[in-house]
Parts: sequence; structure tokens; C-alpha cells
Amino acid sequence: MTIVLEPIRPKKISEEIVNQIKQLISKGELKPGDRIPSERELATMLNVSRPSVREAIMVLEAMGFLDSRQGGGTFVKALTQGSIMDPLAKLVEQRDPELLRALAEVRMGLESWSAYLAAKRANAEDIADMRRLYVIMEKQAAKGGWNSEIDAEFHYAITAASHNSLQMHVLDSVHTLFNATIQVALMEFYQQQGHIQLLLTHHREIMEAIAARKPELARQKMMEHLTMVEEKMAQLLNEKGE
Amino acid sequence: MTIVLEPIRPKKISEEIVNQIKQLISKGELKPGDRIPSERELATMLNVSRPSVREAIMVLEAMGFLDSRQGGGTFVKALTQGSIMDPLAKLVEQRDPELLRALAEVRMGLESWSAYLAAKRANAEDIADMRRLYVIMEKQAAKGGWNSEIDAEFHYAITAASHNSLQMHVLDSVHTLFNATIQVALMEFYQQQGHIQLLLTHHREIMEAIAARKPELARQKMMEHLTMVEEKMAQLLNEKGE
DNA sequence: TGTTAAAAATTGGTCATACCAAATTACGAG
DNA sequence: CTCGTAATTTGGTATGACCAATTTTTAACA
Repeated sequence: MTIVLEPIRPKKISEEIVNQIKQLISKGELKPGDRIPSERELATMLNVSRPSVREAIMVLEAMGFLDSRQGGGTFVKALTQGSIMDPLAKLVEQRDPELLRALAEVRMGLESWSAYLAAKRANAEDIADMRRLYVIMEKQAAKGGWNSEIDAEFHYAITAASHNSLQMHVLDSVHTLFNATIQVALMEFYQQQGHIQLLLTHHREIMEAIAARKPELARQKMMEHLTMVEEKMAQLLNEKGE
Repeated sequence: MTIVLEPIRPKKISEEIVNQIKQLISKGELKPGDRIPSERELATMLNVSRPSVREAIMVLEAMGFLDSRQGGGTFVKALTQGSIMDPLAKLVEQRDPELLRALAEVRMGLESWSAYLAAKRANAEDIADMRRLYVIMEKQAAKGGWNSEIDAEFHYAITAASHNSLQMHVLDSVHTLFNATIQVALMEFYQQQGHIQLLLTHHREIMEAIAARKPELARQKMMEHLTMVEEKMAQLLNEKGE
């Protein structure tokens, strides 16, 4: 019997802070893209000095949980950015149509799953958030416009309503790739083709299915929506290829 | 045309120090067990402030290269394999039930999507592969056994039949985590509880749905299967928690 | 009224200094 | 030579200050 005993060493304050923040991320209370309080605020909140907070943030940054930008703030990074996406990012960068199609398909699977979960778990706050974003879309659509950021936020709100922190991180990684490649071009394409009203209808149907707590319907509506997106993307790629 | 460009961000001087020390270690000039100069010495040597040196050391400590002891000094650690593990793995390693549940749920979404895609695209070869694995399962089940590796191979074959390289990659990452944490324990649990015949039925139904080209059915059967897996996992975690 | 440019406030990055606590080392008493 | 104690070294924490990049606000302008 070998007894492995943990050396008793006085815990560093920064380690304690690291664990607290790490837990918040794993519990999903800190989502990818969230900005955490400033170093000074954290220091007063935790009743420690700023260097201690700073050291904790440095460690979390080294571990890939956070990302600090001078003057901007410190943000939560998607956990899957490194482990899942690194090898793929370079591939997708090449704009291989086959890979883009595969990406859209993976996204379809993940998002429809998010819609399904959201319909089971969304609370009043989640749904209110979706409605708020939908109203913005509606107004812009009335003027013939479409904002990709609002669109992205809407989809993000759905995943947030799934109340699954890992689902959120995984989908965030896929979304990052999607946005980096074709999202913006796709939006312009929509406007040219006059598909905006159709998009609006799709989003409304998805939202209503979630609000009505109909998981299967929500999933189906999301799939219909993304199937159209995939078709339009294929069309766009064909045009460019010619 | 969307251009993806790397944001130019001013290098932090602590990062510079990290690189220098890391190089010394990789070049062998600093061997495991060596004591590096004190923070104050390094600060004067590099002509920077002590906090900067300190931050660098914290990062290297988080990466597993160094080990600091108050009053003693800072030492070079033996490089182990586990030193550079991705953040997700570290989190899941803690066996947080909430996270494991989230992981199982993400897996459910991905695998049911794989089954759906497989039912649309599987060719004769793919299906033959599934049948081969199923026969092996059947034989082992007849003897009251269950092999987690064969099980994993079967699920892998389904994703392979989706003919989507990204889906395969994402799911593989999730699977790796799942296997590393609870898969093996779960298998033993199945055997004790006598659920083997049920598992066999599940796998057969999934396979037949795919072979029959019924995407929705395949998806549904996969979900039924993994819902059971999730339930059993929750049960297992509860027992251990007591 | 909507847009743009300048200014102010916010926030991370660096530095200097001081003090504390743990570990090591040096030294002296026995 | 041995052991215990004091001095020294070293990492850990705290405070305060200033710089630089960013964001937000404000004000001027078209």
C-alpha cells in the first residue's frame, strides 16, 4: 500500500480566485464572450489586492479560459476553441466548399439540438430575451435590412436557454468558424435576393415553438431554417465558383 | 469577401519572459530540479520589474514547467504528459456531476444527428461495418458480457457513415472526454444491472433504422438509447455520491 | 436630425516599494 | 560535533502610482 499524501502547502490567494472563476465558467454562469468585472472591481469584491486578482487572471489566461485586452476588459473564452477547433480552423480557412457544407451541417445539428433543449428548459427571462431580439429584427426587416449581429445574438440566446454550459461552448466554437468564413457574405446575399421576410418568419416560428414548450417542433423549425441557409450558401458558392 | 486577419496586439513583457525561460528549459539549459534565480535577481537581470517576472513565473507554473515554494525558491519541474492538457479535460476531470450531465447531453445531440445523417448517406460498406460490429456485440451479450470498445466502435461507425469530416472530429473530441471519465464505470454498471439485452436491442434498432434509410427514426432511436444512458449515469453518480 | 470628431472615463499593463511568512543558512552555545 | 536559535533569503501579498489601449460620452458640425 503506497500512501500518496498531498504536501500541505499554504494556499495562495490567487489559486483560490482561480478556482472560483473556473467554477463559474463550468457552471455556465460565465458564458463564452461574457466580460468579467474589471481587476479593480474583483479586487474590492473579493477583498484582496489587485496583484492577486491579476495573477489569477494570468493563470486562467494561460489555461485558455480567459482573454484579456488592454483597455477593453477580460472575456471568457470558449473552452472548445483549442481542443476541438484548432486543427479545423486552418482547414476551413481554405474555403473548401465541401468543408463549408460540412460545417453548416454540423451547425444544423447543434442548433436544432439547442432549440430542442431550449423548448424544454427556457425560463421567462430567456424567452423575453428572444422576443426583444426578434422585435429588433422585425423593425430592421421593415426597412429591408438584416443585421448579422442581431441574428447571431438571437441564435445565441436560444443556446443560452438550453442551460447547458458545454453545449454553449461547443456551439460558440462552431459559430466562430462560421462567422469567420461566410456569415457576412451570406447576409448580403439574403438582402439581394429578398429573403428577409422569409427569414423573419423562420425566426418567429422557432421562437414561438420554444415559448410553447414544443421541443420537437422547435427542432424541426430550426432545421427548416438552417436547411434554407445551407441551400443559399451552396448557391452563393456556386456563383462565386463560376 | 470576409478577410480573417490576426489582431495585432502588443506583446506583454511577461510573455516575453515566459518564452525565454521556456526556451531555456526546452534547450536543456535548465534541467528538472534546477533552481532558477530568485524573482529579484531575474528582475534586475532582465531589467524589468519584479511583478512582471512574477507574472511570467505564475504562467509557467500554471503550465506545469515550474514549481515555486515560498522561502525556498522556484524549481524546474519534470515535464509530465499531463502538463499540457486542454482546459475542457481538466474541468471534466473533476467529476462535477453537473458537467458530466451536460457532457452526456451534448453527446446525445451530436450522436442523434450523426444517426440522422447516417440514415441519409450510409452506403453498403458503412452498413456492413455496423452489422459486423453488431454481430460481435450479440455474441458477447449471449455470454452476459459487454465490451466498451466495441460499443464505441459501433457509435464511431455511425458517425463515419454520416460522411461529414467535421461532425466526426467534433464528436470524437466529445467522445474522448466521455470515455476518459465515466464510460468504463458505466459499462460495469450495465452488467451488474442486467441491462445488456436492452442495450443490444437499442443498437439493433438504430442500425436497422439507418439501413432502412429512415433518418427521423434513426435519430429517435439514438435518442432513446442515450436517454437511457444518461439516466443510468445519473443513477451511478448518485450512488457514488452517497 | 444624424454623423463625426474630440474628450473623458474605464481598463489592462508596468513599475516601485514595503511588509509578511516560510524556508534556508549561518552561527554560536553546549 | 550537535543542536537550537537568530539572521538572511525568497516567495506571497498589499498599496499606490502612472502609462497605454479601448470604450463611452460629449459636443461640434453638416
